[in-house]
Amino acid sequence: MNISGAAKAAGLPVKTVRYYADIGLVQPAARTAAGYRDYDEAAMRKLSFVGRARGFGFSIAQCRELLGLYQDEHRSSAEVKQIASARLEDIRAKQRELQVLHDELEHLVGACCGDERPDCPILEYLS
Amino acid sequence: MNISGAAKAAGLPVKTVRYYADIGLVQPAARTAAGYRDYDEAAMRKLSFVGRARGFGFSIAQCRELLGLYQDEHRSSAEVKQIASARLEDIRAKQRELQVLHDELEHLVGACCGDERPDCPILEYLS
DNA sequence: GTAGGGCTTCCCCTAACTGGAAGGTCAAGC
DNA sequence: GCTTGACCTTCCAGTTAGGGGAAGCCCTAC
Repeated sequence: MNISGAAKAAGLPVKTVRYYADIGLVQPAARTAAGYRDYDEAAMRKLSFVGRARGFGFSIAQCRELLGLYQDEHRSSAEVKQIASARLEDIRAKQRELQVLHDELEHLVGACCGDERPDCPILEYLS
Repeated sequence: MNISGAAKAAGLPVKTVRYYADIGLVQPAARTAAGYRDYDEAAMRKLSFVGRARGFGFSIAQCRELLGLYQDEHRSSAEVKQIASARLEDIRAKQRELQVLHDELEHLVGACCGDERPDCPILEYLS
């Protein structure tokens, strides 16, 4: 399978697949005589795996770890769970942060008339 | 006031203040004979303003707009409100996205034993 | 006069791609 | 056999919002 086929199957842009190959995250199985990247089934499974992991917001480094564990028959689920838990805690931290911002900003936006006059509690708060 | 004084007063790193000057967001009032940036009261108010706006997650471009409105006596509060509402909607969109990820990932993490065995629903889901 | 700190510019680095240019390749149609 | 258009390759530059650090000038205190 050439790169566009692999990209389509994984639901990723071609540029991204090429990038993953460049950084050694998911290498094509081979190159054709013309130098085209050639993806086999295993490589395409890895691509899809990484695509889904990225969808969860795992960093490239975490994806690399997860992919390593995915291919390691002697892995322990504890290792996987630890990475996923770290990501979960990141998400929760971000949620708390956004909640604070949301509440403050919602309050300010609600207090601003939004008419043609210059007076604005949002600007007052920022100044 | 030199750059470190201005930075301290605004609660920003010196590098950030220099960066804001470089991109023309907040210029120092003058340069000393030796070429040092010199911040007056107005420039420092702008620095603090931008610092707070950035704290709300407004982009540099939005900060530029807000700063323009802040200094425009003929502004309408509607313009400010529109920018703030856009940011608020961004926050809400991010919150919705994170909520979905959180719930899915929490479910998967909860389902993973996290022991020394290789079986793992997280990896299964990703594959 | 010199030591230490602060200031300057300049360049490279980050994450994870994205866009584009220049050039080689492949398959279809004539 | 040739052309055309789509596809592939590498390489370079840009994105956000700065951070790190080097080389060199400046200012103040002792």
